[in-house]
Amino acid sequence: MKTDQKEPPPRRQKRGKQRIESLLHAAEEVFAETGYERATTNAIAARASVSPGTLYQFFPNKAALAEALGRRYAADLESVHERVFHDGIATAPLPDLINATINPFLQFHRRAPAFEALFLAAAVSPDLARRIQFLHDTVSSRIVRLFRHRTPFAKIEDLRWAAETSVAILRGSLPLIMPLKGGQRRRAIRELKIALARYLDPILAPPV
Amino acid sequence: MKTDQKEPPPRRQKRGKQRIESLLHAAEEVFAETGYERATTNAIAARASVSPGTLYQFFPNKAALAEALGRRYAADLESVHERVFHDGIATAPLPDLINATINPFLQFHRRAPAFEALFLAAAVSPDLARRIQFLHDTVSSRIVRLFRHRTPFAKIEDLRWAAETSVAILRGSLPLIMPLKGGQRRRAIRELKIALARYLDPILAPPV
Amino acid sequence: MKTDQKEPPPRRQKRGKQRIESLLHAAEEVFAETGYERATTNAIAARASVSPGTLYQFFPNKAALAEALGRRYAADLESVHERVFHDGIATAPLPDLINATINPFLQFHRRAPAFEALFLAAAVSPDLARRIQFLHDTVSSRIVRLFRHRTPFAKIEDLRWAAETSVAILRGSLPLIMPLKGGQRRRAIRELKIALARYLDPILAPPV
Amino acid sequence: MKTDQKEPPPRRQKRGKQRIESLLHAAEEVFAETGYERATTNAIAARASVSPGTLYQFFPNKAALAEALGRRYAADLESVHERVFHDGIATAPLPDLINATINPFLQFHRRAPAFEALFLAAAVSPDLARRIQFLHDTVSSRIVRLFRHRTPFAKIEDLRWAAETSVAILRGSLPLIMPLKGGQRRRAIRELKIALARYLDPILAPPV
DNA sequence: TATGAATGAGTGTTCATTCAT
DNA sequence: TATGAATGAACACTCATTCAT
Repeated sequence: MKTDQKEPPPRRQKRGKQRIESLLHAAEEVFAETGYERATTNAIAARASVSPGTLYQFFPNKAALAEALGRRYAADLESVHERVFHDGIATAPLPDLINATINPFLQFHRRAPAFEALFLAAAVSPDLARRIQFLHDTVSSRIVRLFRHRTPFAKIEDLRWAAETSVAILRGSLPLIMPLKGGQRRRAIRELKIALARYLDPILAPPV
Repeated sequence: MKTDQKEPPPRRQKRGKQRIESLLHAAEEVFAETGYERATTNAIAARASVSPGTLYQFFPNKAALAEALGRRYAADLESVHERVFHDGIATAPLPDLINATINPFLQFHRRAPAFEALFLAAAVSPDLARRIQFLHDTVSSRIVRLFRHRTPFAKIEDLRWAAETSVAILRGSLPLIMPLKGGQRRRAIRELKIALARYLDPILAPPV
Repeated sequence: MKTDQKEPPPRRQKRGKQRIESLLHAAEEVFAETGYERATTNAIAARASVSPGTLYQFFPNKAALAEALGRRYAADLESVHERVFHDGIATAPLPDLINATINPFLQFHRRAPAFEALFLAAAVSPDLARRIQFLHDTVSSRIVRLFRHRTPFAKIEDLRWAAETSVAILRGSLPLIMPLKGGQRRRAIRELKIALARYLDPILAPPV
Repeated sequence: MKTDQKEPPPRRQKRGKQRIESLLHAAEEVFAETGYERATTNAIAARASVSPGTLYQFFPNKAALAEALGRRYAADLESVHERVFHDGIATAPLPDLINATINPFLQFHRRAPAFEALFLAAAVSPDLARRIQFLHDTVSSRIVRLFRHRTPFAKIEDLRWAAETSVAILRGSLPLIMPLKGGQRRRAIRELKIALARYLDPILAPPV
């Protein structure tokens, strides 16, 4: 029994998963290269070495590709922050905290090359906005929670502004950092971390 | 040939200027509302109460509208910085410097609602990239010059990184600040200025 | 004054009318030849010697072409019946009544070659159904009114059934008659009229 | 070559027959519901709980399904008429003849829900026309033969026109009758039979 | 010079049909 | 033989751009 009978044949399902994977990968590349609007579904299908019909067997339309990528990015971010948040990092010295937070974040953005493209498209087309907003809120509130571990008596509103501003600083640095390589990249990252450290130090420093 | 044409009669020229003005204004609105890609030239022409044909009499294509807007934004930014730069502000206390720099900048972004849309589109489609890069370089090098007045002995590379990072921080804060009003906006701006002040203080502080 | 100033320039409007006319004519031909579903909008545009874009300047989609044709057919039918109904024909001998009714009807169907195609498509896609139903109801109730002039004391339900059945007989005869020419066509029409005369005679005959 | 293949094993053949049966049944339903053009082969296969590939193992294309259904309908009609024709009905009073003819016909149309859809599609797309024409000719010539039994001295051409017209009347009445139920249906059928009786009476009545 | 109707290449999407498994 | 994922030509429709008026 269990040869290849009824229900969802595991072989097929696996093929489907692979197709979805390769389609999302192709979409990610094309979105990252040309932006959401300029990306064509046929180009995405071709990039995945697949016919347009196949693409539409797994995604009902172009927006669904973006949705799926966005959802995946959100989940990835979640897990990044989950990992970062635990491990007792909350009480580490601020530079360590920043390293432990920013590095996975930058790695994430390397893994998520279409994140900005989707984010920008969302800024324009309200379709993706909810998903992205949720994503942002998730990130932001995680940071607030992180901050509260360090300064449990700070006003939560102050921490929220600090979190939002930290995210803004990171977000603004991404277009600076991402295209760079090697030493230039390292330098840009160092500046980002310095800026965050100096900004957050008075806020998160233990009250003596 | 065709060089000996008379200069166009000044009346016409004026009408043309007005047309260009109203077209750019329309384009600015539409780009800001829908983003560069989703904006249609017909919508822009309609917003300017003009036929599509007329639009193409002044701009050879959609990209040219963005380019002209970008050029204008660059000039505006130039003049902002020119004003900021002179008034002897270079030697003022850092918070004053930041106020004197950031405030006109934020005012500029209020005046330039399509700036982000064009900037983002440029991040995605390489068409606008050159223009935007020029714009960015202009801003950046102005800031470097500003910094040099304060710390003439600092390594220019350090100042350049500080300028780039400062711009990044501002850029990242814009999407946070621009949609806000009243007290929230003021608070977000305050955080931005604090972040910049704390970041730049050690760099620009006179070396005792 | 009144050269080509504001408002709706009559020249343009006339061109628009002509385009709509030629597009509807093309659509009529293509629908009649291939049926609604198989007809392509590009084929209709080409038949009208026009680009697809032009078609869509006047009709928002394929269904709108069918709608417009259907509406036109309905209006034509209305006017046919209006003409038939007056003129005191109601009291003429039955064969004359049938001639006066059926002939304009058959002429209409010659003028409306896509009527059947649209009717069939409507039977399938519920989009056109309302329009067609209205059309049918209009025709049917006109006939009932016609009948009532002759037999004012008959039960209206009987007249309604007679009208429906007469329409059914005509409708069923159309696919027989329409492809025929010359003597064959005349013979087929004669049989239709005989059938109607014999069916209606006992119903509409004056009660002595 | 390839002629000396063994007859397919009877088991297989039986399975094939069942498949064909269920596919035709599914096609019939789907054609009747959505019309020929809008019906998709995937929908038909799904309705038959079979994969699209299996469908194409038994029918080379969509048209073949319609053709097979049409052939089946033709055969059914044949048998109906065969039954009707023999039982000595040819000499019965006209109303009985009509009952004996029309009733099985109406039952047939209940059994053949896709008949109209195929017929209509054929009226539009020439693909099915041959099949339908054959079908129609079969029916028509049966009726002519039936008529000849009653009036052997009538001109055959007259009988052919009477048969064609009778078929037209029935065909036109079907869209009226088929959607109705109960008393309304019975009334519509009564009107149809009255119309046919009155039309045919002078043609088929024994010449005194 | 201004108009806006016209163009037509290009996009997202469907579905009859094929073929590797 | 059955499967159903994959194909790709074809369709409805859009919009940057042109050009007759």
